[in-house]
Amino acid sequence: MLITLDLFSEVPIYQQIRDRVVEAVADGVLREGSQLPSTRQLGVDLGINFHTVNKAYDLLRTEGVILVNRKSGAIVRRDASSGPPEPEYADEWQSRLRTLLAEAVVQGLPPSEVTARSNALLGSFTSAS
Amino acid sequence: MLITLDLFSEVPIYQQIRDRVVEAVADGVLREGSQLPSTRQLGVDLGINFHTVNKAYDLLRTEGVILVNRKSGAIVRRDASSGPPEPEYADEWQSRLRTLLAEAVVQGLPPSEVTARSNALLGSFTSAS
DNA sequence: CCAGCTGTTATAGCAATACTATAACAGCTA
DNA sequence: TAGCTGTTATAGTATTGCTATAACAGCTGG
Repeated sequence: MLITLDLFSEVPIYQQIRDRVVEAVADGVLREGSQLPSTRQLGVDLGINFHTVNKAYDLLRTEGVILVNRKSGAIVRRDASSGPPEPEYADEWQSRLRTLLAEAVVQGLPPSEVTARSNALLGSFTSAS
Repeated sequence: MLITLDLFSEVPIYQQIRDRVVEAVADGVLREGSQLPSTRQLGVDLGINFHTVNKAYDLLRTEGVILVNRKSGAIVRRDASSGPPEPEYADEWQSRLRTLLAEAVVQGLPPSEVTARSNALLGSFTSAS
């Protein structure tokens, strides 16, 4: 798990951390039970305040991706194999996908290429498990 | 073109307007040359300040989706048929797709269903043209 | 037991963002 | 001329993102 930040991005730092962790779990680099660095440690590593890391972890906990104890620290809770999501989640997620796909199509990306890229990404997930 | 806002959403209003317009173009509801309402008119219709609409239009113009003249107002410039995007755009877009797909997989949405939903959405675009 | 780590909470400050509001100017059009 | 349009400026408010400092509680290794 190596996280690289883009401090010039418009995407908030805590969101970038959250995104990288989610991707790492999808990739299988992080699995159920995997230990994440402490907020203070990761803050030092990334050169940012530990409160910002805390916010990212808080977001991940809210999403059910990780579990945070005073005892065990932050560990991965959710996996691709953890069971199906709430139906309401799928709907909300799909509306975000719809916006993203619409953008690509409007920008002229051929639907066939959209499908190809999507399949390539999906294939790269959890194939390392 | 009917735009509905969610004033309680965490997504900024101007972003919601931008998203709905992009989706409308992808759907074929708005085509190349289609006229968009004036910023003041849409502001009244949506019950918001016209500067917020202006910001959304500005974003759409920056993205190359619409064209804004003092003379003709805002009209759709870009279509699914307007030609291929910059290669750099495709890469940046793919990284956003990657994050979104990773999230779905982590939340337990089966990859097969992800593909199905993606194909359904793509199929709904521009099929009305 | 003590030192050092951890998570958690509180408080504060600063810069930037989102939205609203009012105003004014310029150009097109009926 | 009147009324629409886009454009620009300025300003105020609330919220967000990030940083900073501090303090407390619980776990753990010496």
